Amino acid sequence: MAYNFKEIENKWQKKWESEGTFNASNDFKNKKKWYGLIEFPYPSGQGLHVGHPRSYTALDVIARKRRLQGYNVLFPIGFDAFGLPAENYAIKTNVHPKITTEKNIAHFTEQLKSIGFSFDWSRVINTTDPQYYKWTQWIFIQLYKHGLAYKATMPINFCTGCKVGLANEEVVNGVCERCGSPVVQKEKSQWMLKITKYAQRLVDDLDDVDFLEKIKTQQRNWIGRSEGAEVKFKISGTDEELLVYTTRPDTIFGATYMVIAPEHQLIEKLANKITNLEEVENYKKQSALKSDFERGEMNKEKTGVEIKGIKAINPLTKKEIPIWIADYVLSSYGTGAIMAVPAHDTRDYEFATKFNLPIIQVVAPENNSTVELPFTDVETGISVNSDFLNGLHVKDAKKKVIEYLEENKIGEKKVNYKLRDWVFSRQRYWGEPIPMVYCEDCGWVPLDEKDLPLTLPDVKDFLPGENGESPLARHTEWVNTTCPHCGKPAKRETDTMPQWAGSSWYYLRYMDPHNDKALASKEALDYWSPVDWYNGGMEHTTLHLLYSRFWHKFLYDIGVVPTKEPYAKRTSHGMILGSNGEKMSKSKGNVINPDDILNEFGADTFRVYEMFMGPFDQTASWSMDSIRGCFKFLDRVWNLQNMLIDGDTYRKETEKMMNKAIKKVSQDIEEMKFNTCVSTFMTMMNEFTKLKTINKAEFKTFITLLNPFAPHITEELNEKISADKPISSYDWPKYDEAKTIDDQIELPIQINGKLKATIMIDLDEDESSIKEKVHEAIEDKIDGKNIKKEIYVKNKIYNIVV
RNA sequence: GCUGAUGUGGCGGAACUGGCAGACGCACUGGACUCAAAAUCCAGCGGGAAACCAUGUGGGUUCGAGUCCCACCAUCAGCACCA
Repeated sequence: MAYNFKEIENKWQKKWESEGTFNASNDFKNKKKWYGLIEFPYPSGQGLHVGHPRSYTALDVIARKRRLQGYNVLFPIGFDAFGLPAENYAIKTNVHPKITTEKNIAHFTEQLKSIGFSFDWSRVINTTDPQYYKWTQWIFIQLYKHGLAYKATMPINFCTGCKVGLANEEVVNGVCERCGSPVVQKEKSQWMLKITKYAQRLVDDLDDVDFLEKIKTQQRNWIGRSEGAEVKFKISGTDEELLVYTTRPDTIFGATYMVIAPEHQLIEKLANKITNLEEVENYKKQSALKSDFERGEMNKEKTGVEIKGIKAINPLTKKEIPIWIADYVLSSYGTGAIMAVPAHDTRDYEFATKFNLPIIQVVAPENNSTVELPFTDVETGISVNSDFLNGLHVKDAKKKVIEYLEENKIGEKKVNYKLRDWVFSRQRYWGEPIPMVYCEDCGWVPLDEKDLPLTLPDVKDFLPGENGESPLARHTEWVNTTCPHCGKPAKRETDTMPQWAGSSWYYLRYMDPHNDKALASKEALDYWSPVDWYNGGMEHTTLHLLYSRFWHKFLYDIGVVPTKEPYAKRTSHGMILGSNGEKMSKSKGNVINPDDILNEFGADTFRVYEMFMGPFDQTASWSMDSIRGCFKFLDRVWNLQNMLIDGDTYRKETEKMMNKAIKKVSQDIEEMKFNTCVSTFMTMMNEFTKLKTINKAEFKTFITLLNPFAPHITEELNEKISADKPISSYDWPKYDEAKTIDDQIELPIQINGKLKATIMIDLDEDESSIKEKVHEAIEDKIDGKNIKKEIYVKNKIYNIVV
């Protein structure tokens, strides 16, 4: 009887679907809940990538284990279907994105079902469904009402390829994250979300969640909190002051010049005092021509111009110091101006050296030795040449100088963040319409909530406007409306939301996906929140993960959700590369189509291989040879039924092995060490093969442990050995700690740390009797050398030093 | 440059709080079955004749280091003039 995976997998998939086996429909069961979440896919035209199932199988394994452990499990799936590929495809072929999306979702659904994931298919959501985006729009209106959404005209990142504004997070090395076209700065009126208001809490609350440390680090770095001070420098001979931000107020005695960003307004204010205005204006113009990327590229060679005719006064040394304009100072961070301390800042040092500006050392190492400048170490630094700060460590000097600044009203403590507000407008068609109306009299007015959803009009042309305005702007019959406030003629916002909108709250919708009164009922939110385990890619750490934490915190503040954080635990998976170690792409011809794998080897082999291929959180290359090995393993599992004998307890010769295996698999699943789980199954398999027999108790335990990884073959085998209940109704196997410990140990004996022999001892055998055995075993290896020392580590090792 | 990760046979990778390096799989070699091949099964498989040598390199701590410390090198990912 050969292993006919096609038949088996078909049979069980149909059965699970018709019975609704994995519906977590009894929401408020008096049972412990577990909510596992994977990042829902964008249904692209290419279909499922072999990378998707890596994450999905992992959480499916955990979800299936949780069910066997008696939890009420929610493990949902949906589609994040707004986005540019469907729209670009529409521009090319004139097929409406809605049609493409529907088709792609159908294809994805079929593929996902054929891998046997235990998703609750009764809760599928789709971000492009008006019944879904109704609530995305509703959240936007709440943000607006609470002053967290605002319209601002400001230079934005504009992708020349997609003809669309981008958030900072979407610009990579000066090009568009999506299409790779250059990004330029463009003045545009945009909807913005005030994520910066939550910066502190987004940092602080990381302490309360169980995210991988690297994820926390990346979020912290992205938010970029820094503590320092704002200090006012008087401009001599005027009433003007120049405000700077510094994280090193302790070095203020070493501030020998100032630098302002090219965009700084000081120039206009003091234009009549500046004696080289033309030169300064020229410099401004030049840097305005450079994109942010070019400015960054130039960062090896610093440029700048001294602003002549005005001087600043260092408030502590009282000395006049020059003011420069240079584009290494950014207008968008801090106050757009700095005090330069060349002795203790690498950039200032470079600049000062190039333009021959004075460098005064004000911090020295603890032992007061001479060091090469710039000396930027804050750990060992001690203030020198700094009047009342002399002799203080950097940390104490900071504190003291801030006290002084505050007392004399020339500065104050200040915290800054690198995080910027979120640009929320996109000038594209295929996104959620922003539910706002502009009225000449009332300004921006949100739609009445009862008029939601504001549906996307059915249009035929999707091309963005020449000046980068949304395609919706051409549809005047949709644009022209009346003001929800005063009733006069008004115009709709024609920008749409970014792709990140729908995914910022989707995990809430799964809890109660068909609710038309609220985004989810309070009862459902209370029962299912928070997500217990969320797995996804590292590439979403600073985008999706941060955005959704922000929205969640806002919803918490307005009393919609019961928890401060959306996700209790976050892990990430590594990418899957082609067999040549490169990213899979059509042009490289190294794409593996999941359908082919399913056809040739079946879903169980596919799942086992994805878990076996390497450490879960690391990149792995696809290998056709290795997947054959996994198929061979399952084929051997199938043949186990021929070795079956009676017996409903473990035999003496398998008891240790079984208990150890249950322990290992149970623990390794929790730590996502799926590869070692699979090798444990293989080791078990080898043991049974050696014995040439397996009894019923062993068989049942074995297939139950393997079930989360290979659900189809194990259910089939279970049915064959006469069980009247499916594995999905079993309990997760338990082990007896005492039975995982060997009572005989092979003790290694080392001489000078090198292995020379091994002996068998009993567990916890008396040391003196061991010593005797050891000496007997190594007598000839010592040949007369003096034994200096003997070390016995109980039940571990015996080392002799000669 | 900064931050984080990784480095172990021909390959993917194991190794609990320092305690027999190379589990498990792939590839390979030999054997069984077969007219033959594939599949399957059995056995072997880091290097070296051996003493010994081997976990990116060089030092160190220790009875003992893949694991800890110091200094490097390489690769990958993220950030990049954030004061």
